Amino acid sequence: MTLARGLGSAGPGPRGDAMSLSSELRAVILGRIEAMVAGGDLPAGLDPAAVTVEPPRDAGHGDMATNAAMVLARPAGLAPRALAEAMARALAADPRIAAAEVAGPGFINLRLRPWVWQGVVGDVLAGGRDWGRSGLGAGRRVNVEFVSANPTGPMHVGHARGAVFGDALARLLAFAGWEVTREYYINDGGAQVDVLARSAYERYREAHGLSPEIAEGLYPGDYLIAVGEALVARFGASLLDRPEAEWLAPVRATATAMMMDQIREDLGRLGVRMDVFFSEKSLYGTGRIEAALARLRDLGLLYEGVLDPPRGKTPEDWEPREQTLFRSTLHGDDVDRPVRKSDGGWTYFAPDIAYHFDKLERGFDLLVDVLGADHGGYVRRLKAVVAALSEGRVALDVKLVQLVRLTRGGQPVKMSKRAGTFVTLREVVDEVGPDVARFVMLTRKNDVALDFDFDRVLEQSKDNPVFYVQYAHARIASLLRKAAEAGMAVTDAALAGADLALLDHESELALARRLAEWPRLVEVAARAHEPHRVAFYLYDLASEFHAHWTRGNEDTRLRFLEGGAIAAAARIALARAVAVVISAGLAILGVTPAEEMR
RNA sequence: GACCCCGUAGCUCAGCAGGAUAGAGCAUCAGAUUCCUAAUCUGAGGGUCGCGCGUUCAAGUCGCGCCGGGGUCGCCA
Repeated sequence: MTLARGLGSAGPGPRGDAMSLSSELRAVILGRIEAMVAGGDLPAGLDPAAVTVEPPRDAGHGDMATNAAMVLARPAGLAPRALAEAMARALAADPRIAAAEVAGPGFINLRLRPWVWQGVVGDVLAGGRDWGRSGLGAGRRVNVEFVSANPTGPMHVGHARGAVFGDALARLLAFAGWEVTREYYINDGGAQVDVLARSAYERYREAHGLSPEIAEGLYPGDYLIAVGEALVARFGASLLDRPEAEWLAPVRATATAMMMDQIREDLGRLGVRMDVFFSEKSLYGTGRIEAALARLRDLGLLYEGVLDPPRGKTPEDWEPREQTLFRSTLHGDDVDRPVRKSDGGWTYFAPDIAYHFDKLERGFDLLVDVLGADHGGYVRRLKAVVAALSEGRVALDVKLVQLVRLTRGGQPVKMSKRAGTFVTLREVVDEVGPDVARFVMLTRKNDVALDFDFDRVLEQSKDNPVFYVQYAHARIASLLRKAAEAGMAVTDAALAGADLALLDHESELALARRLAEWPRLVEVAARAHEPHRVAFYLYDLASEFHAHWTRGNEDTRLRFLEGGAIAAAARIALARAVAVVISAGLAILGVTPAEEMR
């Protein structure tokens, strides 16, 4: 087969980069513009930044559309349609372009030759799961901080969503060329781990046969019984009847370590692995908070002052107080923020400043914090910290993750308050499995609430996007098994050698066009920090495939295994390409592709 | 009172650096199976994109102001 590698004419880059068709055509268009400038048909100095090339919403408008003439017409002092006509004539000379037509207010609609789409199939088979990797990140370093659940108990479903989102975002950014560090901030330095220690101490007493006194404010959860037993195993009776000052630190250390072990294990079951666990405690008594604040002071952003009371609803016990304040208002915050409590201790915000300072010192080019939506009020001040300490060089993107509403058969799942626990992450993963849990949690944008129905997510029907996408992949796997049984060579290398020009049916080309969207989708999703886009794309791709499959019922030409070995090889190559992209997409979501449905 | 998020078909939600006649699933109705998995597919009906101004050649998308829902609001993390 002498099919030109349409998209891959430049070949996959050293890191497997495959330029998206859109950006390749955009380059062609910019080239034409330059040529027109050189030829005096356009004035120099035009800014092409706003020129886009994208598949039109309406397929009837062609394969690709560009707004180039419309955005350049005014600065060039030309009529949009006239400019579009001239550009269309120039573009029609490109070998990939079958037709360039002007439409509407000045769009140029491009129709591409079939071999471009057929070439995509070959490119996918050559690139494998790396096809669609982007150089967008250009090797820059991004830190994605997520989960960061307090080590005071088991993780619940809300944490699961943050974990899945953060992990998928990390995978997406890596696929888009970023060097990614996944990080978990352990809140082990504040009062809440002291509460954990006191709660665990009661369980320790209980393990010695004494009756525990779970006072108001302590954690009542049964999960601390095991911690009590572990404390006995480790310290025997040596901590009994001793003052808190003696046992607090060792009990706290044991309890938090055990909680973190559990958290790590739960994350592991979800398929989430962290690169760094950063201890808040490590910031105290080490001069690191002081260093970060000193930096702020050097920048003139720290001062002693008195805040105005919150307007509207003034707390009863509010009284003016001089505090150490961070002038966050200079970096977009509404009010300046205190870093020291009236008792002289640090506010929660102080270690956060030090923590983000530490991230900056580690040289990241971009920071992402994934937080629960209830932390929305902290976004401004965190951004202010990063803007101030990096002096505007590093951006912080805060992704807020909304809550998960658990239901079963449409009825809300009751939380077990008596045991002091919510529905845990582990319970969810044990019941539905990591793949289902992950996929479902990525079928919504991060900032909208998610309904998670235990019955629905396990349903094997098209109502369930997890199943629907998996089924498409499994159908293709089944196809390849059958082809292999029939003696066909079904390795990607063998399939890439098929005569792809035989894929000339509109239904086949439509599938290939959908595949061609993948590299661009990766970039769009990565740029927006929105992994859910991948899930929606996979659904669309699966839908296209299922539709194509069913067309084979009426049109036998479309059946993958019929029509002779040569034609079958081309069609199986197409199917395999679909499977490759599905599995690449699922890999970003952290979901294992299914080889068969059961 | 201030700030953040949300408001798109009866329901649940997409809508990609603003782009052409706003999409999908569910639900409703009508169809497709001697044939690679019908666990699927095809078609129909269904919309003042919460409301109003503004910016733009072009606004669901950007800005401002309202309305409705949720969240947060100095010494808790």
